[in-house]
Amino acid sequence: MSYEDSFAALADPTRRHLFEMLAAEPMPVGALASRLPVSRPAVSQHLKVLADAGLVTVRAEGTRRIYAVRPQGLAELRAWLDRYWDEVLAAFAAEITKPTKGN
Amino acid sequence: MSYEDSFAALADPTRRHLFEMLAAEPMPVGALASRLPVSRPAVSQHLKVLADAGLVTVRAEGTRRIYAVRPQGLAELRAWLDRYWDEVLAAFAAEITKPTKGN
DNA sequence: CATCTCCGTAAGAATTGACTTACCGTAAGT
DNA sequence: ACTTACGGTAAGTCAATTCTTACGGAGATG
Repeated sequence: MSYEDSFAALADPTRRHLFEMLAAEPMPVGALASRLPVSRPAVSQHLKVLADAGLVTVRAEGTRRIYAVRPQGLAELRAWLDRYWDEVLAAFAAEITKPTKGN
Repeated sequence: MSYEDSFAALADPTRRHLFEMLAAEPMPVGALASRLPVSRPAVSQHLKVLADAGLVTVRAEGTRRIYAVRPQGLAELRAWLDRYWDEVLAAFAAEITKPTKGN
């Protein structure tokens, strides 16, 4: 439930794919699994990781579990990125301005 | 050298720490290693991953290797995030507008 | 040239991660 | 109540990560 977990969660290609599918449209587990080359239990496990990271949410609908993206999860990632974006630019600017350390 | 590798690279806490240190100021390997609870070779290996992901660059200075952040690396991450940011918000909006799928 | 510092690479051990099959519970339909 | 559809959890396997120690090479210093 923090940006750290979000990085780890989205590091896996299958989980990124899941997230991207859910970003297009909320879906139950079966629909997600049918579009991926892995078993349904594997999808369940990946969804758990995404949910623990706060990137997706679940909603029960009959026997189905509809997963959907959670904007706040991405927002945390954005926050981290913005936090370091300025620093990175500044560090880079300083680097090209004085190429040798001692100058 | 793509956003996929960037996610994988920043998924590791030690590598994130390295990146954050370099965002504050370019540094040689030894300086980085002395501030982390892992051996210097481990730091070298992590830096290789970050470099392969395009998140940092190296510059030789005598026997030292000065590592520095590479803005373009972060930019790729930003691009992915922005790409899905709108989708996520739209999917979320649709989700709260019509709570049951068939509506 | 001898030596010291700095750092990348190799090799191997230990941990973590992703996947599979098997199984169980819950909801809906007949 | 029986059966079928849906999906989470458990256990085990195999590959990928992460770390360590040992080593080697390239640059600075006497």
